[in-house]
Amino acid sequence: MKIEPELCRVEDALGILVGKWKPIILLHLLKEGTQRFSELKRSMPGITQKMLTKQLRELESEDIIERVVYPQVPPKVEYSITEYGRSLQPILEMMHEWGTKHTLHKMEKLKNKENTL
Amino acid sequence: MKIEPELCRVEDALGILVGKWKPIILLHLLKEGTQRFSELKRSMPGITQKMLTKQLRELESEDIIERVVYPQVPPKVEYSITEYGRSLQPILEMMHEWGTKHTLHKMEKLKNKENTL
DNA sequence: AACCATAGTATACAAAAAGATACTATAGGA
DNA sequence: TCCTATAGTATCTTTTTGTATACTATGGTT
Repeated sequence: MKIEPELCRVEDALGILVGKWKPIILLHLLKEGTQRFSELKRSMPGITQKMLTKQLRELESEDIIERVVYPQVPPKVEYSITEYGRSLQPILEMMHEWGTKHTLHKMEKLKNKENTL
Repeated sequence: MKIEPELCRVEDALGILVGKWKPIILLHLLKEGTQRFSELKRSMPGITQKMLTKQLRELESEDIIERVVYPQVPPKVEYSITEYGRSLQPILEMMHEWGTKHTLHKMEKLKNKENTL
């Protein structure tokens, strides 16, 4: 084990991923490449305009995504992952994999409980 | 890219790590092995009793840590990482590594800003 | 009898995150 | 002239997290 709890930087990565929609936004951009605001919104049923804007701004301010505004009417704004942002991909993949196993683990536990009743 | 945003399980892993003290608690238990409540508390200046209890209970309910009570007075309660919980270690390490780089990245950015002023 | 240590609970409060809803600007089309 | 589409803001309310502080039980020590 190499991480000294006192010098822990896990929170830095965590801080970027946390937010009810950030992983989903990143996965969409990683999968589809560049996306407009409205495309992202459509692919995330349930998110409000305000939420989407906020999460995107936060990711942008950390250089994880890039925002390009086209001076048109009606407005057109495109979002994409930066090179730097792409370095988060392995972490997302690991967490997804772990999460999948965890879901199974929980189901096992439930089944065991049922059997002892 | 393998993760389908619709089937994303990143949140499951995220949900377990999120909480102002969880990564730190896990790092302590990974580093030191079994620890009593008071030892953990002492190694995390600033955490309140209530918070520590809460975070520990949450980790316990997900099978990440184990809680053993010794029927003594004054009370003695020991916490340790479960085999299962140990599977989070690579994720923590990756996030720590990424976080360290991110801290540098941010410093670079700041330096660049200063130079353009 | 008063006090200590440990591992908590209980209660109240403050701050941060998220949600609901309404509003804005403006070129082009019916 | 009114409506549509897009990418937002502005406000207000609710929910979730976190902080502060006080309280509890009890065997042993002074």
